[in-house]
Amino acid sequence: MKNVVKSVKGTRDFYPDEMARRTWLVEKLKSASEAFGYQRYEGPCLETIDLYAAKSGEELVKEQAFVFEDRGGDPITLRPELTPTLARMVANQQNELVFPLRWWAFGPFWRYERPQKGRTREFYQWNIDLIGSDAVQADAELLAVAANFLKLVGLKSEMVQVLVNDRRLMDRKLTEIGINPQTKPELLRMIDRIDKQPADVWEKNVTALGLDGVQIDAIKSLLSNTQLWKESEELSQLFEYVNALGVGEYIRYEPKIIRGLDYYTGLVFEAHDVKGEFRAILGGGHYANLVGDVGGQPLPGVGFAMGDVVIMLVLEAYGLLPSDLSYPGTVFVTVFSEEMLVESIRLATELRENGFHVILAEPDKLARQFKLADRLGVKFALVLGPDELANETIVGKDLRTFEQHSIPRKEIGSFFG
RNA sequence: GUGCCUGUAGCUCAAUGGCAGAGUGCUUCACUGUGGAUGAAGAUGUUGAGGGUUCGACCCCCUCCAGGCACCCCA
Repeated sequence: MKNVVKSVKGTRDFYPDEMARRTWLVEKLKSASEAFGYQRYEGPCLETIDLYAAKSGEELVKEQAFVFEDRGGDPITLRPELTPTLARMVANQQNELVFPLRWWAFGPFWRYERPQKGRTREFYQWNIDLIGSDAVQADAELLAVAANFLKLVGLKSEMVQVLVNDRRLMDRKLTEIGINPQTKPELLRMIDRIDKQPADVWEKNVTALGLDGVQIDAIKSLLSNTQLWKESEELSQLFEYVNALGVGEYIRYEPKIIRGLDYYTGLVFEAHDVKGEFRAILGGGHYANLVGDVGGQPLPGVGFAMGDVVIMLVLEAYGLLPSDLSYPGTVFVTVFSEEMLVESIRLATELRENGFHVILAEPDKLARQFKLADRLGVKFALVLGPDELANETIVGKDLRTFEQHSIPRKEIGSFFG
């Protein structure tokens, strides 16, 4: 490798093939969003540090945000998440917007982390929120959007599952076990990590929080109780609704799902591949107060976020990424010889005027031109040589089937129709 | 931010202190109006970067860079 200037750590180049896959992904999540009436919005990538001030105690902003000074010396943050931006946008027009809002976005985000599989420093994220409703119905709708998206990209419920829990239920159960309120937040974080730590280490850590053996056993049985949801009226309703929404097979109760973010107050959920090979595909939940921190009237809502990295890894692992995205409808016009170049230019121009995407070759051996068309991934090629010129025909070839037809020049527009 | 692993041709990987290789891909030809195959020939490297040890370093040592695993965090 020569001394090519390096790219920034944790960033990715999207060559046309990868860009085509990202565009494909956006189309899928756009479809899933719009099927439920969600509207696209976007905020700035640059924000003041003040926007995140309310959450400045959290690691996400304090440790993981890119912060730098602009030329005037003011601190600027590359957005590490969209929720504060969304909160500001909603608060700004709180009296004019029609609630409940159904909004979605897709754009770049930055977090200063150590890159590894499924985690980069610059990534794209789909955010979708329903704001202004506390109904269980709203929670069920977001789960349905997520499940429908997974279905839309070809992921079956045997491959991926959306695991759900409710923080209110967990809070109630912890109270029953006799956990005092001060210990709960830290204990919930421990529960979130129970599968990541060796059993003895986990028990030691929980004991350090002041729990006795009886309480630890109670928590363990709590976390293995997949029927616990029956003790929650909200979750019982939720499962009824997601069944009616036709996505019941994708949604499963999992008492270990807690989520790290503090602002979730009810439903919490994560989508995972069933084999557990990858990080969470998407994650979200219900929050009681979206805009209070930025100066608006408190509003509840539910939403989730999905990064582009993990979902693409999962789709690749299951062979679900489309392979023929490079030139779906493009026609390749060969140039038989220098003498025929002008005729070929005319043909290409005529096709473009009829709405086709056309790549015009340069004069060369036909074999080389066909090889080029093949390697480009084009599906159709045209040959216009002296014989065709005399007959007023064009030879059209389907590069996938190797079928070739002579077409009257006048009917060329309908050949690919 | 912490610990560990890895880095050789476009890609996947050999070579373990002694002349940098294979497969695949690429280029050309067999084929002067046709890309999947076959055969033949050919090209491709600052062995991630810099320094050190050595007669001699892909190999051993140090620093840096990158990405992978586990933490942390989370999409």
